Amino acid sequence: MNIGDVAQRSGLPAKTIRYYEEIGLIRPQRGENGYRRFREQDLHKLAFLGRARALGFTIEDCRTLIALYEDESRESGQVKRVAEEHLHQIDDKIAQLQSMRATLAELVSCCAGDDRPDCPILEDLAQDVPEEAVGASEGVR
Amino acid sequence: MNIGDVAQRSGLPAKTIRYYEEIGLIRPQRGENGYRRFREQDLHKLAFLGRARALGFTIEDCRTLIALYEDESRESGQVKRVAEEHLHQIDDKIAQLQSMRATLAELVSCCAGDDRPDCPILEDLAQDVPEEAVGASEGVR
DNA sequence: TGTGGGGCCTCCAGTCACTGGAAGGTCAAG
DNA sequence: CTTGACCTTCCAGTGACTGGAGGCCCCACA
Repeated sequence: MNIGDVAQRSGLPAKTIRYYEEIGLIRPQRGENGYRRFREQDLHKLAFLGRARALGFTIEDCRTLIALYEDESRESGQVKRVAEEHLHQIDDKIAQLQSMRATLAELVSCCAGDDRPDCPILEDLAQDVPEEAVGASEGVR
Repeated sequence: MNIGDVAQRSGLPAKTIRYYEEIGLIRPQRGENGYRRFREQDLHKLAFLGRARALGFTIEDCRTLIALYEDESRESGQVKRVAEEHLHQIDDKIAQLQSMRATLAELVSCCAGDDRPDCPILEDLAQDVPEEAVGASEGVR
């Protein structure tokens, strides 16, 4: 199979597949013409990667997961630990977004949204910083 | 005020403040020694930026919001539109993360997490792609 | 046998919003 | 006069791609 075929069948863009080779996630063979030649097992791995990425695992997680997948003597506890760690990060992210969402929704609901200049959204953003809050805004990304 | 003072009082790292100058969000004056000299209005603007960024607005949104803030003849509808657009993007993001979370939590709960190699998480990731689903995985980032 | 078009190759640059670090100038206290 | 904190610029790296230029390769059709 050429890259176009695996792109089609895995759902990943050809560019992404080349990138995965570049960072050592896959090692397709090469034909005499220099074209990448993919076997079924390469496709399988790409599909694995596509699903792991769709679940939000980082590339480094994917590397770990594939290594575990190929390791017959793995312990499922290792896999579970990676997944749980990721789950916690997702939970943190959701919590952070929900907090933003709450504030933002409140502001939006207070804004008339008409042709007058008065706007509670801008007023909120322009508040003075309370003096004692200095240096207290860590951990926001 | 020097950059260290505004960093302290705005809660933004000095590096970030220099970056904001570089991309034209702020224009502090300069002293004879080459140091940036910040006035209260610069600090105010940085605090505005810090809060807008904490709500997840992009830098480009911030540019727009500051321009609107400084425009006496703005219409609050313009501000509201920017905020609503952003709110929708947050909602999309939350929905996407919750969907990932659901799948992942299910997989984690199915995994024994012991010293045996059998692992439903890996099994799920390694599933074959159904033939008819080819090309149907758009919109996942 | 030539030609056209699509697929493939590599390499480079850009994304977003910073962040880290090196090399060096400035300032105030002791 | 030295020390150390603070400031400066410039360059490179982050994550995970994505876009584009410039150029080969291959196959079908005339």
